[in-house]
Amino acid sequence: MSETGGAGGQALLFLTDEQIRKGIEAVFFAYRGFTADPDRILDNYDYGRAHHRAIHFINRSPGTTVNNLLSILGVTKQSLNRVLRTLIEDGLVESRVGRRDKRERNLFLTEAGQRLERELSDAQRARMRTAYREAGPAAVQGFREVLEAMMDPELRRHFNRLKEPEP
Amino acid sequence: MSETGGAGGQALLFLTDEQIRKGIEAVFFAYRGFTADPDRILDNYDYGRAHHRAIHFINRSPGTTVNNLLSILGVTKQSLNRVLRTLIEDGLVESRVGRRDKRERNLFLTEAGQRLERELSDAQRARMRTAYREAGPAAVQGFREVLEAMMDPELRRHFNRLKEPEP
DNA sequence: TTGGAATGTCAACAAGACTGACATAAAATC
DNA sequence: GATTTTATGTCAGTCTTGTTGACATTCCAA
Repeated sequence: MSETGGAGGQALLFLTDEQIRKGIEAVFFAYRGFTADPDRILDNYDYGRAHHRAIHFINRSPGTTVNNLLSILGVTKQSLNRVLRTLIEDGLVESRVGRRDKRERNLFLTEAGQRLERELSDAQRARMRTAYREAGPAAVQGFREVLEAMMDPELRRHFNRLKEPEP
Repeated sequence: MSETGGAGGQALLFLTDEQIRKGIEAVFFAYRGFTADPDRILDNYDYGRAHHRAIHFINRSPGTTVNNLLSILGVTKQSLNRVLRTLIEDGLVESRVGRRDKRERNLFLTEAGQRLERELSDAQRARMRTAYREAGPAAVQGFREVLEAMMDPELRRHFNRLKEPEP
């Protein structure tokens, strides 16, 4: 599987193992920056990244069910439930019993929830916007293409489903 | 800070809030793919991502000190120490007293440590290589530029210091 | 109508992060 | 030479966020 040494396969016509290793480190360091600003904000509210993720995707798909959120976030329902409980108790998320199927819960952000979502995503977007501006439009296009190719197929499905906001 | 609505500032000549939001989701989903393969391998050894990170950077800078590793990984020494202790006990990492400064510990991967590093990075590189091939060389270049722009300055320093392997 | 499947909740536990306090050895400084 | 600073390691306790197991409710189909 590894392609050390000189010749190498046709797979790596344009990138050596060493260059890919640097790419891996870049992802690691960049992800730290990616989460740094929201993390600082969340500290003030005694929330963590798990809360941020829930808030983000509820905002993105208002009325989504717990099950749908689970498959997007890739955690157990028990883990998500703990996070949702605190968000509901704190009045940031509203959980309504499903109309068609009463087993389901439809999740919405309250006014307060939307405010926190705003604060978090403003900070995160500011960093991304700066990075995008530094790198330029062509780089951003390539960035998005590589990211999409890195995803597991199932997560790419979720990603593409979120691509166009619901009507 | 947020740039909703029509006009917007000159900052977003080429990207709307909505497009940046999608970029944020792309990073989230891609990072899951990025860690998925090593995570599966680590399960077999009862290790976690923390062990992977330590192994990666010790391999990258053989003889590095605990302090240097701390500033790269951005965790507390107690947290790193727990990980290092198990790796040393299990014979994957060797800790030698510093020659010039005997307070320091120089860290190295043993044969076994190098084998696990190989296994982990082979899997992770395979995914990156596939993604790079799908996206193409131009996209990869853009990918790297955006990632670097996303980093905190201090981490970017670490990143660039790692760029060229030591002589 | 009854039993299985789907959905969500509660309880207990584990990994891995954190802080704080403290110990030791070596280097640096006065 | 004595004192302070630095590098590392350790113990104890807490927090977040993941896990599994048990259970309640609801729906649906045999």
